[in-house]
Formats: sequence, C-alpha cells, structure tokens
Amino acid sequence: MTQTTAAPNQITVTTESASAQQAAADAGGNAKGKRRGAKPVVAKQLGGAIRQRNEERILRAAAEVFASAGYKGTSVQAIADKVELPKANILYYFKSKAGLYTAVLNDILEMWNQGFDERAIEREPADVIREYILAKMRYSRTRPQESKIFATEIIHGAPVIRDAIDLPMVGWTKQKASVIQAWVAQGKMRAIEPLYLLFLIWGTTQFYADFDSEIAMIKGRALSDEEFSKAEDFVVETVLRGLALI
Amino acid sequence: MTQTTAAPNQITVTTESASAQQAAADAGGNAKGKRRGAKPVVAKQLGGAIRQRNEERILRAAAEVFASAGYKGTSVQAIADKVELPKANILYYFKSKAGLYTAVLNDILEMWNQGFDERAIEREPADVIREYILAKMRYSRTRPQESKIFATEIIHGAPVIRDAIDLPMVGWTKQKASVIQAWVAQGKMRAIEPLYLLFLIWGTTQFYADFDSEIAMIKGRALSDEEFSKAEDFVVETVLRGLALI
DNA sequence: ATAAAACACGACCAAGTGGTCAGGTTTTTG
DNA sequence: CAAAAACCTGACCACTTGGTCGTGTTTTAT
Repeated sequence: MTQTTAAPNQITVTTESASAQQAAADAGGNAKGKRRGAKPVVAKQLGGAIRQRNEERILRAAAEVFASAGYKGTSVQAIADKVELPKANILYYFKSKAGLYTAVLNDILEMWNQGFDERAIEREPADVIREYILAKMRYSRTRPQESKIFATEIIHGAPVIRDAIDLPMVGWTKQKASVIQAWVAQGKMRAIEPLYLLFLIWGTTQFYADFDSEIAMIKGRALSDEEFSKAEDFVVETVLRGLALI
Repeated sequence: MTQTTAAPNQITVTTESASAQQAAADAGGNAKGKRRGAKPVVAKQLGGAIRQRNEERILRAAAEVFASAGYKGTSVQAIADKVELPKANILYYFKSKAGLYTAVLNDILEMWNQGFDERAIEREPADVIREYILAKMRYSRTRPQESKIFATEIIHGAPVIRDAIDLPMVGWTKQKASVIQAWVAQGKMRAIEPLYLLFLIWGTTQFYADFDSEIAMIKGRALSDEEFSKAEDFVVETVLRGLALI
C-alpha cells in the first residue's frame, strides 16, 4: 500500500497510481450503476466505509488462497469461506475472479520495486548491495505469500500481469543495472555483467520464500529468526566477497 | 532415466526403482485386466511396443502443458490435443490425471539428485562446487519445463510428491551438507553453514529456468548460448570467491 | 423521516471438467 | 488362422466452477 522509495525516473506511474486505481475501479463491483444514466455522479471517492473494509479483508484472504493453491486451484468459494462471506458477496466487490487476482497482483507489484535508493550511484557499492539483499530477504521472510504468487505468475509466463509489468520491470532493471555498470566503470568493483548479479540475488532471496516448504522438509521445521538472520549474513557476505567488495 | 551418482547411504530406493516403477504401474491403464482372474499371468514386462511409444509421447506432451499451465490449469483434453489422441485414449494409458502428473514428476525426480560425486570429500571443494553449479545450470537450461513443474509443486507445498520426496530429499541434502561441513572442518574453505550455500546455488540456478519469461521481458529476448555461458561463469566465480576458494 | 444508494445473499445456470463404459478394431500369441 | 489380449474412441455422466439475478436489508444523504 505504501509507496516505498521508488526510482524517480521510472514509469512507475503505469503501475502505481494509474493501474492500481484502475484495477480497483474495474475490480470493484456495482457494474449496475452504469446501466441507467450513471446516477451516482462521477464517484464519491469510490467506496464507502464498509466497502473499503471488506475489500481489504477479501484481498487478504484471496492472497492466502492464491498463494497456496494457485490461480486455477483457487475457487471463489474457498476465498468466501476464509473471509466468512457468501460467495455472491465477494463477487459483488470484485466483479470476477480474474479481477480479484489482478487486484492482488497489483498490491504486490506496488511493493516489488524496492530499488537502490536515489543516491546509490554515489554511495559505496558494498553498502547499497548489502541493503538491497537485506531488503529482498526481508520481503521473502515477511511476505512469502506475495512472493509465491508472483513467482507462480512468472513461471507460467505472466499471463495476467504481462502488460502491467512489462515496461516498468524493464525500467527498474535497467536502472539498477546502470548503477552497477557505473561502479564497474569507476573501478569500484570487479567487472561483471550487472544482470547476472541481479539474477543471483533475486533467485537466492526468492528461494527462501518460495521453497519454504522444502526448507521445512529438510530441516524438519521452519527456519527460526536467528537462522534466517544467519542466512541473511551468509548471502550478504558471500555476494560481497564474490564481487571482491570485502 | 539413468541413475546418477547417488548417495550410497540413502533411501533413494523409495524414489528410484520402487516408486518410478510403481508409478508406471498404477499410472498404467488396463485396470480391467484385474477384473477376471488376472489372466495375463503376472506381467510380461509391462507394456507392449505401442504402449511404450504412446506413454512416452503422452508424458512429453503432459510435461509441456503442466509446466506452462500448472496442474489445475491443465486439462486432460489439452494434453490430448497436443499429442493428437482422443482424451479417452490418454486416460486408457494413465488411469487418471493425477496418475499422469505423478508419472511426470517421477521422471523429474529421477534427474533431480545430481549430487557431488562419490569421492567429493577427497577432492578440491572448488572443483566439486564448480561442477555442481554447472550441472544445475545446465539442467535449468536444457530442462526448464521440468524445473518449473518442480518449482510450482514445491511452492504449493508439494501436495503430490511430498511423500515420494520427503525422505530422499532430506537424505541427499544431508549428504551434501556433510561433505561441505567436512571441508570446513579441514579448513579447506571459510566457515559457513552448508545449507545456506546450497540454497544460494539452488535458488540462483533455478531462477534461470523458472524466470526465463522474466529474463526475456528484460532483455527483449531469451539468453543466447554465449550469454548463458557467461552467466554460468559469473555464478561459479562469484560463489567460489564468496567462499574464499579463489 | 424518507428516498436512494450501497450492501447482502440464496437460488440458480451454463460451461467445462475428470472419468467411465460399451463396443469396436488391431495386434499378438499359440 | 483363430482366439485372446491389447488398443482405440464416441458418447455419456456426475460434479465443480464462475458468474448472474432478484429480492431483501442496511446505510447514507437530504
């Protein structure tokens, strides 16, 4: 919900203000309003108090179910059961299952672009990269559901968010890559292809969220906070050494 | 298909010989045979020539569809269309969609346990780890479908393969971890928690398979062979440096 | 207070699904 | 060259699913 740092020079607009709002709009029910002369004027802020509360609850429940069962594996009824509302009611707020899924994904995308901060390029690579890895690791830890939904979506070729994410994603990535490239040019780190570094970080951090069940299998239980913290340290140290920054 | 190295002290049996065969058995149709006195004696090697050929084609098509649409998102009809056989026919060979999926997964699991070779512990960590990373990277490159099916399955909590994979997986991992542990004890590499190293390798290599569509988005096209080879080098070098092995 | 909007929801339906089955044709076996 | 096994498949069915609708209730605005 809250817009984090955000690259200033990005087309984030497409994803944030624009598409988030728009998603809320076409996800929001009450299609009937349109039938006759659209009486309710334009839109008095879209959504009464009740609506807002319920949409939030539904979204939360939906994320849970989508994460654990996948899009196709999720039935609207299952979500309804979880929020304890009749199915018809949730279809009243989100006019289709697809609309609900899109809304969930938009919420996720808002959080996805945790970038290097604006002054990254002037700072020490080691510091920026450390912070970036930690941010990603923490996201995996605190939002495994969202991470899973995102991963599943991408694995299946991003059928739903393709258009919403395509351009912005390219932008975010290019920006990060160019910062890294600059560091290399300045001789601040060993010569590497920035993209592959990003992939290594994304892959590793994503693993902790997406494969938590595998980790639990292996360890016999989930990672404790201390263990996770150790894992964070390991990733940071290994990457920094790997880049010859330590 | 070919059993690679394999940890000698593992219950791999459960997954390989046993469950692969067994899956073929209960996946294989002809349940009717059982109705009357089970005439066809015991089993003359299970499967005529036609059967073998068709099962293979179906399996291949199924893997494709499962990978791109997920288990729930896959309809038997879709697989049928792809192999150009009537739906009933594919249900004749694999008595249920679940059976087919299990069969596909078993094929995958057979290839999954690419381990350190038997003499790993006596070899140089750098060599073993390099080979391991390259093996995983190549698997991601040549078998992205299988990788995706596996990932999706794990993300959703491994509902299907849980039992088949649980113990073996723990075994494989423990074995690899103990080798790394030994290296650390011998002072051959810096002190790390072996598990976190494995996670980093798994996550990174998996990323190249599972997120190929994202990579394509970013680059505007898929990675070329040369680029992929550069990526391999980057991962190897970064990890080895990260472990202070270079 | 009262009208209008927003909210709630049981009942229902069309479409798609996995799976069965009966009766056919082809292949293998003796 | 039969008989038996293996293979093939259109038709069918039970069931789940997303989505609609009509109607009733609550909230909000005036």
